[in-house]
Amino acid sequence: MIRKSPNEQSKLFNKKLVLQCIRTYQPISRAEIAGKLNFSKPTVSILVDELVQENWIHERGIGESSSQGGRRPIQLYFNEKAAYVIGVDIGGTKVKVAISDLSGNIICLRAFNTKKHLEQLMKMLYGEIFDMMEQSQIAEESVLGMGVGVPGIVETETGVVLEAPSLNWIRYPFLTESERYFSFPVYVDNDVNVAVLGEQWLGSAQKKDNVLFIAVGTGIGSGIIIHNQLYRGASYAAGEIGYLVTDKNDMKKEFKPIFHRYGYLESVAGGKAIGEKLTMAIREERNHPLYNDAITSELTGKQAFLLASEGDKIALQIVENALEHLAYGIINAASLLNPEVVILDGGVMKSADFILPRLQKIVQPYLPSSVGIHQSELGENAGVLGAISLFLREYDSILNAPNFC
Amino acid sequence: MIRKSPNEQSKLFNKKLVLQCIRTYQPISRAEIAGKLNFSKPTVSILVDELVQENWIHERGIGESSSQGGRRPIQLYFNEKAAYVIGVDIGGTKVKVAISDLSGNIICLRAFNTKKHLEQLMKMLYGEIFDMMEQSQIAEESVLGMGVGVPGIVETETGVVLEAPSLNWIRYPFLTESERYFSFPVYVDNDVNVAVLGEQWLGSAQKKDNVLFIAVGTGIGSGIIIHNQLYRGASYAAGEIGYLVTDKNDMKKEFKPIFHRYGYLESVAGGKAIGEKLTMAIREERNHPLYNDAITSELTGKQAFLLASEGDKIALQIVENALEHLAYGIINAASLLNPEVVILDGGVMKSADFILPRLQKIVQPYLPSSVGIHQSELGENAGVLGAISLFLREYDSILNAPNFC
DNA sequence: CTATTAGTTAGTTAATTTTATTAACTAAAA
DNA sequence: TTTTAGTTAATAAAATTAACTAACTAATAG
Repeated sequence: MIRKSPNEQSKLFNKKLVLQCIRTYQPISRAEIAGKLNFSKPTVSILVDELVQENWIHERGIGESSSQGGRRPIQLYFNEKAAYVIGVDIGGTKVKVAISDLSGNIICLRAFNTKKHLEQLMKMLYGEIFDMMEQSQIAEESVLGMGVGVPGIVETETGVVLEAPSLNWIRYPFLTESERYFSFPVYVDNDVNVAVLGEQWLGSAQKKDNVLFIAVGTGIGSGIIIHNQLYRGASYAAGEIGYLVTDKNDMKKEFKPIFHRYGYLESVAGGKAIGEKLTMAIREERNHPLYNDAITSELTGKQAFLLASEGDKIALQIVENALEHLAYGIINAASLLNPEVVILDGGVMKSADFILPRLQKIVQPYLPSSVGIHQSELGENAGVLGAISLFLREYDSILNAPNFC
Repeated sequence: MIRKSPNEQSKLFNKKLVLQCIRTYQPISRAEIAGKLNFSKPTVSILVDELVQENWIHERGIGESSSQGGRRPIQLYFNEKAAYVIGVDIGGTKVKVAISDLSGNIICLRAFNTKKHLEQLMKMLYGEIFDMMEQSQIAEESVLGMGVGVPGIVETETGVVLEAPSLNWIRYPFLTESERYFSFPVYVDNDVNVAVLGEQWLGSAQKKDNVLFIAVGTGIGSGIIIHNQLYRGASYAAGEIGYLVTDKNDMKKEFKPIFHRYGYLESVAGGKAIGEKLTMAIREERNHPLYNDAITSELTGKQAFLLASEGDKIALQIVENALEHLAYGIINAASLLNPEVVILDGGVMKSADFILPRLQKIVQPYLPSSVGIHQSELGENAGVLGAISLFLREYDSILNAPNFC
């Protein structure tokens, strides 16, 4: 007769705790784990032995005994090569794909053009990924799954992308589509949410339970971690910091709220808006060195910040106005959320040296001194690493994987 | 939470689940519980029998069998009179104390003047509570504990009130003091946090996991529930909606941020500010019916809204400006937090019929249609009920109580 | 300086306790 | 007779305690 254990999840739960403990405190001994988790020594021994059997951890070497003597401890290490995870960062211009080990070390990285393969995106993704796996000699069985960041609103429970303007997706059933190609589990979320998870895993927000991540790109978006959990909002609309109103009178004059998916703050401080304003301004200045560029095409937010930091007066004025709005946006958001850190990221942050001090000067008097404002640390690979982090989070524990040894 | 299978915690955990199940779905049978919780029938029977023994639940009557026959189920009911909880709402003018059963039915209610007993507040509280217990014939053993709401910043882990201007408390060790008088556990928190818990328990936010509660009184404060958990912030400063900046230019002209514990939004839309503005305005209008009152003393925010709803032009102008700021404050907060409901409360909400439609008109175009804006439902007893809810939450489960039967 | 011994810590083994399960029952209805 | 509610008895699994072995330090006697 098959009998269910008296609490199926219970042992697995404790095993996960032991693994988590080894992962964070490695190298660590069985005795130390027992102390930290308040488990008995035999329990730890059994769980550790199973974890070793399953190849999630390794015994390697022995530590020093304390000054008072005693048997020397056996060092346990997490086996970061026990399995691999795939991270995908779908952007408006390019799609980045990475395979990493369980510690976020990137094994293989590729990118392809979004627009060129938009019609066959999932197929292209499939091809690239299996090519990468072959190239890196990673077997399909050792791939736990995949995390994906998408520039739009994602219904995470169903994996449907409700809206992603830059990809022309409306109600695109990402998960259903991906299941036609991939046998491993896949998780999708908004790109900013993915980014803040990445920052908390490997970047500026490590060990922080309450994080506000602001991305200033074309528009302005934010990702919120509260109580160590991603907060997506009641209808996937939390963190719409681009919708903040920092000057209601100016807003009533200049802004039409009928625009869907475009808020006031982005209309005055978003990269696109800054670029447009700069373009317009320079078109009226025949002597400006960029006059011709401005006539032929639009200038970008990035260029505006670059010019400003070089001392260009027109750019400086536009940029400082935008920064002031952004600063009050941060003040508003931080007043409500009281995070431990505010992390800034996005295209315009290339000029962080110019931006951060100016923001800080305005923001500082209004916030508790404990709130730090920092730049994103992950840089280029933030997107894919965040996607990998999303997978690891949602998957809850690598221990859910079928044993593969 | 650590669950070790064959030790105390695991069984207790399951027992709590069963009790919770009965509490929410009563009347309910053993068989139904087994189905809902995916427990075996014997397990449920054992846990239920223990709960009956311990007097937390009752067997009462038998239900109907299904149309296909079968033995009729024994109905189980939660015993809301199994224990009692004390709620205390400390306000600037009066302290309200209530004893309620486990369902929030108030058994006994009293109030006393805050200022008069401020020096001996804890002693006074002690006297009143034990008098109430005697009067209601409630034994000390059946009192689980006490929840307290305080108008100030509270370090909830230690129970120290960091700052409560209206009580002249600075770093007042509430919990340490209370332990000198009360043998049962006590939990303290900020009054707005307490209020939102109350609303979620018995008011407008029942069954909502993400709630924004805004109290417009002298100042403006808010309480935030996210993922069904109170969010206090990294340094107990979350929800400072009174600090929002809704008009940065006006702010730079009119407002000095050096003021501690007083924000821009309260300075333009708080009850005190509205009262002051109205007073000033009427002092310049010799013919106004309230001219003499305004000369001799300050008018209040409540009065301003009353006058405005009666059509007084001066009041109307002041109040509508304030409401506009408040509306943009709500827009900002809701854009970031994307709550399921926004609940408004506080002194000025006496004129809710006047206020709500006006707010809604401004706010609606900017928020997802799913976000409802409602008035607080608990009214007079919101404070004490919230405090009781705080206790029941923090205490996690009434099952932690020592058995008393 | 070496050998012995006492004390300390790491980890294992064996017996036991607790919990929840399955299988098989009784009870009571259509 | 069939169906559902609830109980009883036997059993499996997880984690415990107690007692062990293993391996070390440090003190001390010779």
